[in-house]
Amino acid sequence: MRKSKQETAETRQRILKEAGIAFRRKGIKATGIADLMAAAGLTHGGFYRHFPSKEDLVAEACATCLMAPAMKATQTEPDGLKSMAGVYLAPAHRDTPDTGCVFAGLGSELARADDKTRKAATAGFLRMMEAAMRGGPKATAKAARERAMVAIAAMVGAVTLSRIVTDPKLSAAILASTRHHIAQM
Amino acid sequence: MRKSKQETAETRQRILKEAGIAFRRKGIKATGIADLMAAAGLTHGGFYRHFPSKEDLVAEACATCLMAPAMKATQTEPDGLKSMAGVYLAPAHRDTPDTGCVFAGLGSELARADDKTRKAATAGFLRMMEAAMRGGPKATAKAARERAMVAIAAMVGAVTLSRIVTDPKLSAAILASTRHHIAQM
DNA sequence: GGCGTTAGATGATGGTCATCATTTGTCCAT
DNA sequence: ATGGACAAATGATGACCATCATCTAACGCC
Repeated sequence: MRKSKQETAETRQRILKEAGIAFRRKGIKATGIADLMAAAGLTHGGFYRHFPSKEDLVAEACATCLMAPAMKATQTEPDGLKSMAGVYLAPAHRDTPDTGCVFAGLGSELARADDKTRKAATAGFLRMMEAAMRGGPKATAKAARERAMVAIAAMVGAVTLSRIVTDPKLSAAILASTRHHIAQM
Repeated sequence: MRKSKQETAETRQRILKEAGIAFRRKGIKATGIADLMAAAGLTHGGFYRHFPSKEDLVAEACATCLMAPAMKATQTEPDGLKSMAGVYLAPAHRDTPDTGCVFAGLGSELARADDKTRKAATAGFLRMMEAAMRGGPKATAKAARERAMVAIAAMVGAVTLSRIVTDPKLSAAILASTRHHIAQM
């Protein structure tokens, strides 16, 4: 039953990866330990060899899964924020919560999470801010910070709302309006 | 044990009210039927005389609890959106999720809810849009709609993020920046 | 090559959950 | 006033949950 050191490390990463997917797909509370161990190809028993508790896994998964594809897009184009918005506010992001941004996918659950998780999420938010602030129009540091902060809030809210709303046209309009508005900021 | 028609109706309203509070405070999944029946001064057994299932209660509670105090503020001042933003983006709203906006308090859980609930939430969103569009700067109908849509998305995202973040200064800055930005829209 | 360590499996624990069956006692139409 | 309707209480149901105890067999150091 025992695995080599390398395999153990790989298993840990696999649990982490599947946790990120499952949490974002079904919610943190709705995802059981057995569920995601099965997704990682294991049974529930081995979980506590890798993580002291579910809460710890949540915190670590949040710290790991924050670097969404939207972050990478900011490294190539001149204005970090605009290129981020292009990816973040796309229907493709709305329709794939399980690989998308944790703030849009787990926002209201994170607000109730324990301190460790919220600290990890805060660090992720600051990293997201930095990525959004790369390049962009000339402005004071304070103005650039505020621009990034407001735009990220708008993006998170827009994707969340676009997932709630049942009218497809309205859902698309929320994303498009927010994208156009950020382009003018 | 039986109650009069009027008392029965009052009981139903009480369950609905306590459900709205409990869901926003602890989350939908984390709130049990027994919890909120106790909050309404009853035991769990009587629940199914009033609602066919928990899901139906969620949908109805969403339809009822959407009219936040922020909606009322829009009826007195000239620009509906700006007065809404003043109330919505206040620290007081961030710190009282159980009476606050459902989109900020339950956003990511609503995105996974059944169709009936999401339809109710959509209707609430449209009502919120209408309230935000009262008054405001001269513009085409389309521009006014987009202004309201983007601002609401920003408000929902800002309050959600301000509740997640552990740094109090950062939390306040998210709210303040978003408020200032909407004031200039 | 042998043995202590340990990853992972099995199964149990005590808890919670939504939902339903049954009972109780009051309301309300007759 | 009387009997059926019915709101609410009690308690059971079966399903799930996080966590732990125990077992097992493979790893990796001596």
